[in-house]
Amino acid sequence: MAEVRTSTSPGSFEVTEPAGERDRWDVFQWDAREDCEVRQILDRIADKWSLLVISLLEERTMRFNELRRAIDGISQRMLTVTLRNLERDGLVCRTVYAEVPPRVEYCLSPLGRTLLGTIQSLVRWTEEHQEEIVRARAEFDDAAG
Amino acid sequence: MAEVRTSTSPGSFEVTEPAGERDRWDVFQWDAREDCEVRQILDRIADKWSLLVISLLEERTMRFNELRRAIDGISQRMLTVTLRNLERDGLVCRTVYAEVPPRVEYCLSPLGRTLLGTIQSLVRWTEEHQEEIVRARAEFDDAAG
DNA sequence: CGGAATCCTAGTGGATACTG
DNA sequence: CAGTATCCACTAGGATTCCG
Repeated sequence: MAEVRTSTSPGSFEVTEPAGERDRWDVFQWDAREDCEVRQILDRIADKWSLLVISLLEERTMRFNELRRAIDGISQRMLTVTLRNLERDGLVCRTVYAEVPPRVEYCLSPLGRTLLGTIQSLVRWTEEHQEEIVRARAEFDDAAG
Repeated sequence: MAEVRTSTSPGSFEVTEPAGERDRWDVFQWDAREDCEVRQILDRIADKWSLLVISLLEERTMRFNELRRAIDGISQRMLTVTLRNLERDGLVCRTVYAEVPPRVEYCLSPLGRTLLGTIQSLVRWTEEHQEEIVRARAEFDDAAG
């Protein structure tokens, strides 16, 4: 086990967690211990393709090619990789039916469901504020020449 | 201007927006028009460094090196790039004080503030569920050999 | 159908050094 | 202090081909 840091957590202003016996890390610290899992996880969840996949799986189970078609522009490789990672992280369940032709279905795990609200609000925010951002960009760009 | 698609949006199951006169796109479609802004924006917001920066700027304005120290492990280059992008997107405000030595402060814009809740819930989720995910990974990995 | 494997390129991002 | 600039390793990710 990595030794317990005496919590000089630089980022969070006195979050005051009882420094003893923590196996949990905040996203602002980084060192080599366990390959910095928290950051990895944040990176995985905050991934464009992951967000879209999870978002789509809200209402129902979907098949591979169904997801592929639903997410316009995703390559087969990236969908494969994304789904695999989400499955590994326990966010998505994969079910293979022993049929010919093969059928594979993906759905959200209970853990995945706990993320759903947040993710959808992120996606919704993006859709709702796109014009503002495009406008801000234009303004910034021509101010800077 | 890109012509308005007649909305064969494949991803969203009948979101039923009044197809006429929309300048807004959903994140599931993709084609060349305007370099696919929505996706770009989603990608920017759902970026590890962006999330951390915005999260930190919740309570107060911060200076460059202050942010640098707060986000353990971020390179100076990435902080520069991230801040620049966030500023360009109108999410963060940059204020330069004409002093020696120079002082530059960053804070959230009103638009940035509308994102804050969502982002923090994402960050919090990550911190809270890290053990579960680490466990899921271990399980997956040794099931697969 | 649902992938896995290979190849290959554009971009990400760290390290380092220099500047106003 | 708050950057910019350069170099460079690494990898993300598209295109293509093959497989059970």
